[in-house]
Order: sequence, then C-alpha cells, then structure tokens
Amino acid sequence: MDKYSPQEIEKKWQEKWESDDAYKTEIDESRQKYYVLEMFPYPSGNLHMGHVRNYSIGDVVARYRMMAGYNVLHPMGFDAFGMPAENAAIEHGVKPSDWTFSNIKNMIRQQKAMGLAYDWNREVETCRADYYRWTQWLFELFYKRGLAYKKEASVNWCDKCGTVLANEQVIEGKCWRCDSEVHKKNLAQWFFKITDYADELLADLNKLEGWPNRVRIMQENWIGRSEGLEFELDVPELNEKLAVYTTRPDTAFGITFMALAPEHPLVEKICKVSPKAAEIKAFCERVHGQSEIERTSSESEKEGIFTGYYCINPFNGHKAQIWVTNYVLADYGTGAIMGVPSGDQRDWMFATKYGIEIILTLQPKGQQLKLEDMKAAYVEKDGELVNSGKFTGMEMHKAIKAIIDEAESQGFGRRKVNYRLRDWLISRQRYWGAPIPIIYCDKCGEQLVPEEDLPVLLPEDVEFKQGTLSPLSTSKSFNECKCPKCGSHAHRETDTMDTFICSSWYYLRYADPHNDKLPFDRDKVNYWNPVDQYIGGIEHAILHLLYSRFFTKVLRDAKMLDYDEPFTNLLTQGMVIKDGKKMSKSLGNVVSPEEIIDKYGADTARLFILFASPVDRDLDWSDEGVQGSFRFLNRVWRILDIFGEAIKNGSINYDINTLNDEEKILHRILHKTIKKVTEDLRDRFAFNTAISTLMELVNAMHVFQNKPINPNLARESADALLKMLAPFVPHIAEELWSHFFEGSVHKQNWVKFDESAIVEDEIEIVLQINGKVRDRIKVAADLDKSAMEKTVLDLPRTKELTEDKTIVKVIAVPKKLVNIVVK
RNA sequence: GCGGACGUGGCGGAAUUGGCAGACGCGCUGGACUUAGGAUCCAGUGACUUCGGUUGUAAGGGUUCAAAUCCCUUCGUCCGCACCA
Repeated sequence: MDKYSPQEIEKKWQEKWESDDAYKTEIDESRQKYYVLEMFPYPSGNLHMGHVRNYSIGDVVARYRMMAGYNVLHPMGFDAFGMPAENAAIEHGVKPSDWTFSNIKNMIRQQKAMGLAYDWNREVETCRADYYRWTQWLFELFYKRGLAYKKEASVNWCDKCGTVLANEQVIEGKCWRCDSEVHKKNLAQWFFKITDYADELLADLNKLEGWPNRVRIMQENWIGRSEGLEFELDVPELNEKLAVYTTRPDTAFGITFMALAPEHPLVEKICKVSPKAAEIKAFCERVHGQSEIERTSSESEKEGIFTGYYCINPFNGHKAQIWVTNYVLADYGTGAIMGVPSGDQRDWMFATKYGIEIILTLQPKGQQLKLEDMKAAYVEKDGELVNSGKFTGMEMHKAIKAIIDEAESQGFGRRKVNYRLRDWLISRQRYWGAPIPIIYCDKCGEQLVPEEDLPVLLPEDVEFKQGTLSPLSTSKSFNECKCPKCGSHAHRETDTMDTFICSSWYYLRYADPHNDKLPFDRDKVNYWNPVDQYIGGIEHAILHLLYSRFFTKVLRDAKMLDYDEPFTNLLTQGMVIKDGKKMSKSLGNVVSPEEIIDKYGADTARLFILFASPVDRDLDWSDEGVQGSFRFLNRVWRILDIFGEAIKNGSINYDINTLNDEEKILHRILHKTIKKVTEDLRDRFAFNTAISTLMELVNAMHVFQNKPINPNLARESADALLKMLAPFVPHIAEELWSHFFEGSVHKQNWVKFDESAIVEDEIEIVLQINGKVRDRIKVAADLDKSAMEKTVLDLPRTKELTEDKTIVKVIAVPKKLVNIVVK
C-alpha cells in the first residue's frame, strides 16, 4: 500500500460521490426521516474556520444518521442578498449579482473540498428570482393576514449602511453589521406584526427542550412580557386624560409626579398653551440630539422639565406634577409613567434632584421605614402597604390584585400585558434584496402586486449611491408602473426586504426546492420538517431564530404546515479562536481553511476541529494539534496496512474462543469502543470523546504491529474502525474500506456492539480506608456486596491497615470499591 | 444593576448517575531505529516526597462512608440584557 496521501484520495472520492450523486435524498415513507441543517452562509467569498466547524459538525451528524438507517435530509444554500454585494458595486463597479454568484461558486468549491454529504440538487440561493419570488409571495401572505403594515415611526437609522434597522439588529446602540452608531429618524416604514405572536413565541419556548437553555432565556428576555395595570389620570386644566402603565399598582398611592417621554403627544398639546412652551421645546430638542446610547443607558443622568400642569391620581385625588423627562421610552407602554419616588430608584433619583415630594407606600412587614432615614427607594417586592387608604396594611402581592380590581370597578383602569418586543421593521433602503411587492396609486392607494405578476424583478439600471433613498428609486424602468386595480399611472415601493426574511423560510424551501407553483408543497414540508437538528452560531440566538419561529407560526395559521416550531433541536457551536482571541483579519490571527486542507487534507482539518473541543465550547486553534490529527490518520493507515493480509483472509463471523488472551483484550476494547462511540454520536454530540475513544482503539491495535493477529479479529476490527471513522473522516475511511471491503463505507449499516463481548470476568476494584485509596485488587465482576466485603476484609493488606483500629462501617459498591471506615 | 454560563496539569480537554481525578491529544524528557530526523516506535510526564507516603479540581466553609460533581459564602473570567416603569 502506498503512503497516506490525502490530496490524491480526497479528490478521487469527491469526484466519485459527485458522479454517483451519492447523497441525493428522496421522500421515503417507509423510513424515519432526519433533517439536519447547518445555518446557510452569507457568500462572502471564502469559508472561514467557523464555517468549517459548523459544517464538520453537521456532516458527522448527517453521515452517522444515514448509517444508522435514517432517511437524511442534509442540504446547503446561500443567504445571498445583503450589503457587501452592494458595497462591491459602489467601490469597484462590479454588479452585485456577478459579485455574489462568483463568491458562491468559490464557496461551493471549498465546501466540496471538505467532503460534505450534501444533496446539492436542493441548493437554494435567496438572491435568485425563483427564490425571492416566493419571499415576495410570503410578504403578500403576511399582508393579506394583516401582519404587514406601513407606518411612520421613529426608527433606527445606520448612516454607514444607509438604511434602517430592526430593533434586534441594534446591538448596544450600534449597527449589528458595521458597528457604527445608530440614531433615530422618523420615516414611513414596513413592519411585520411579530407582536401578535409575542405570547405564543414566549409560551412555546417551553416546548423547545432540545434548545440550549441560554438561547431560550435570551429569547424570553427579549420578548419581555410583563403584567400590570394601565390607567388614566385626569389633567383638568387641559381637559385631557393621561394614560400610564405600571407593574407596581401597589405603589400607586405614592404618585407625586408624572414623567413623559419628549415624544408624548401631550407634550405637543402643552406646548400650544403653556407659557413655558419655548423652554419645554428646547428641552425636547436637546434630548432628541442625544445618541441612542446616551438616551437609553441606565447610567445616564436623569433630567426633566416641569410643564407647570398637574394631573389627579384617581386612587386618592392627590395632585401630581407633570414633567417631561429624558428617561421615559416613547414606544413602550403609553410613553408616560407614574412617578413614585419611594418605590422606584429612578424616580427616587429624579425626585431628589428636583425636590419633588416623596410619599412612602410600602415597607417590610413589621418594620417602620422613615423617609428622612432613607437614602434610596424601597424596591423589594415584599412588604405591607402604608399611606394607601383602604389598602393600608395589605400584603404587597395581594394589594396589586386588589388595586387593579379597584381601578377596573371604578372604570379608570384595566389589567394589561406589555411586551418589550416591538414589531419587526422589515424595509431596507438598499438595492440587493427582495423588492417589496407593493404599488402606490394616487387613486387606489397601496396595492399588492398581483400574484401572477411576481416576481418583482430587480432592475439593472440603478445608481449605487447611499442616501436616505433606496437605489431602486433611481431606476425609471422599475419605479414607473400601472395600478393593478385601476390601470392608471402608479409607482412602486422602492425599498427591499430585510434579508432576515429570506432566511426565515429557507429551511422549508429545501423540502421542495424546485416548486414553481408555491413556495413549497405542504406534504413535502410536513414530511421533512421540522428540522430535527439545527446547528449554528449563538449570534443568531434572537435574530434569525426568533424570526423563523414567528414565520413558522404564521404559516401554520395559514394552513401551510402542521407544526408549531421550526427547529426541534438546536446546537450552538462555539467560536474558533486563536491565541485567546476571535480569529479576525485586524488581529492577523486568521488561519485559512483552504491552506490547511491543501496541506493536510480535509479529513485532518475536520478531525482536529471535532477533537479539540466539545462542540458548544470555544475552540482554540493549534497548529500542533492539527499535526497530531494528521499523525493519527497516518497511524490508522499504517496499522491497516500492517494488518492488510490478515484482514483479507479473515471472516467477520467467527468463534471468539479461538482468540488468545491478548486478542481477547483487543476484542473487548473494540466492542467497548463501538458502544461508547455510538452513544457519544447518538445522544451527546460528544465528538471529542468519541474520537479519543477511537484513538484508544487504534492504540490497542498497534499492540499487534510486530506480531501476528488472528485474521478474523483483524477483519472485524478494520470493519468496525472504518465504519466508525466514516462520519468524521469520510475520505480516508472510504479509501481504506475500498481496499478490503465492497461498496461504499458510507452506505454501510452502523456497527452494533455485542454486550457479551464487553463483559469482563475479572475487574479491578479499589480498597479504601476512610475514603482514601489503599489498594487495588482483582475480583470476579459479578461479586455481590457482601461477598465483596468479605473478600476485602480478608485481605492481608486490609488487616495490616486496620490492625489497631475499630471498623465502624463497611461500604461496598459493586464493580467499583469497598470503603472501610475505621476509628 | 439584572440574568446566565464557567473556573480541573505547561496547553486543549476527560471523568455521562456523588464512587480510582487528569482518559485522549499537544508539548516536554529519556530511549530505540537511523548517515540524518521536524519520520516512526517504546517509556515517562499534576505538585511535594525522607520513596513509607503526603497533597491536589479558583478560595473558604458545609452535607456525606465518599465531592471536580450537591449546598452556602467569596473571588475571578466570559456571555446576554441594560432606564421596558
């Protein structure tokens, strides 16, 4: 046998698998389906190590499940719309489509060089008209169901990207893509009504037992459900009512002021009549001038201006000053809050700064708080009410209910559920996205593009300049059109859709990628979906994963599919880091997958990445570690070369009793390995320990490198070893398999272990005295507790160690140890 | 501030149900083979040690016959949210 040469064999088998269409998938009702999916990439042009890790994990899962008898769907595609393609157009004059397609071509080449078992017949590219046609169709579905609407709102604007962003896409006041600062702008924009599904998105998190808890908690916090009371206060001087929302109705008797967001409508009304109008306006403008971070950081100084007007607390008739402040959010609740300095730390700071009255309404049971001694608000959710009329003395939680009931029976308030989650802003002022299929007619207003006219194609006569308008508005051929209803002159919506919409349904398209009548066939989707195992980075914990869940629920309600959640199990892989830092060009610590594959082969790259760390933890890149993986594959190659003649002469069905003692040990290790590797793959995604067990097996086989081995055992070992290696290192496994066996190793059934082969007659147990290991002895494996005790107590070593002591207690744990407690 | 995760040799990590801490790999040390070795093979490798042992899983305390694992306190690292009333 020649020496191991990955460059030769990997190319050879990749070509063979491709020409055989070896991983083509079709519906087969007789077999259990298994859908494994890695998050599809943005076509930046080159794979990075994070991709390699992601796909290596997915490929192991896919190949293992195939061998375990499942009908496996394992597709790949590209999230191909997005800003970088457009930047290439701006900077280098390349067409976004050309840039994107040539990047895709290169990435597919790299993916194929990894030896991944994808069904390429199902590939999707979201930027192609045969895909975005259906993205537009789904927009129309949402529209028809009342879930897509346009409204003027204060939205997040990123100057650098020249577009608006959804809330989820603003990270600490900065753009998720380019990290530049985001500020607010009033614009008419399209939204998806994700808030209609807030309750279900929250409740169904409980169904996602196969998701990391971390991700569920992040989504729970993002949705941010709260229960409370909404009620109105009269503003007699203006003949107006002011509504507020609170989760702490128990403190309502302590209201001493009202805090309004500068954007609150009442502020405008006050400015029309107030002598202080100029001052108030100036304050509002100053707050508007603050950045998103300054305005929303809890660190920021709380500021405000008294309007000179008052409202009346309906619970006790107390007058409360109306203030405009910088710390109330305009778009949460009613944009106004009740100020209770004694029960809320922010209100406390505000009131003490401006000398506003403080009334105590809650104190710990059996304790008397004194305002003059207090240096902060009493914010514990525990205690008894004071100064609260007929509710005085009531326990806090009871009081919350009673006070809400009071407001409801008096008719000035009601129970209310609020969410932190906002509607999803989906329009983008960019070119390289799916056009929003809407036509504006002067007579008929906003109209959907008729279904039969879809797709609304992206035009090519556009200028790529960044401003507040989409480049699409520079295309005359695109912009001008006829109204679908009355036929008169009209114009198109020139914004495109957030690319997160494209990625919210791609996993459904894989089930039926060539359908030209519908986005997908209901039966096909119901066969393959939901995704059994989804694999990707934690960075999508909210964004993509929340949006996809929302899409799934809407499509279910539209009777297009039959289940509630898109991804049954989720695996969030860790990052690939080097020298303690994330790989990045600016740090100059990037390792190129292509170089590694050229030098060592894809099998080595895959093996290292899977072995070096548990899948969900960060992985420290190590060049020495890669060499170690390469060394291991050479070791596998060499031992099977040494065993070559024996393997060819052996037979897998044989009598174990013909093995000598050394061979029996290998036989037992072999079956223990099968058990361990099977469990690690099937139940735990513990690829690192599965590989370490395989290394131990190969080490055990090396015992026979210089002495004869029973041919039957050699054949059995080779058969099992190659089958177990196949999911991890598909090329070398296939190559070695072809030397000794028939067909493709990847089409074989997964190995089974023989329970009886694992059983040992004699095992080593530990003798402990007071919990400390004092000796190790061999005993029969099936020895019961009392026999173990007796055996151990009779040992000379035990007698020696317990001679002048009293034995208090003896604990025997079968197959493990005997612990003797002495005094 | 709130929420979550984590802390084990020189390094990556293992210990799945409370039961022999450090599997496997990297690195290192020694040896074999060799003209040569950055190939391969073999052996060793937590620390301390008077070679009997002692000690050891961030620190301290607790539960237990027995704790890396369970409980409490403290420290540290990382992640998420960050005025959501």
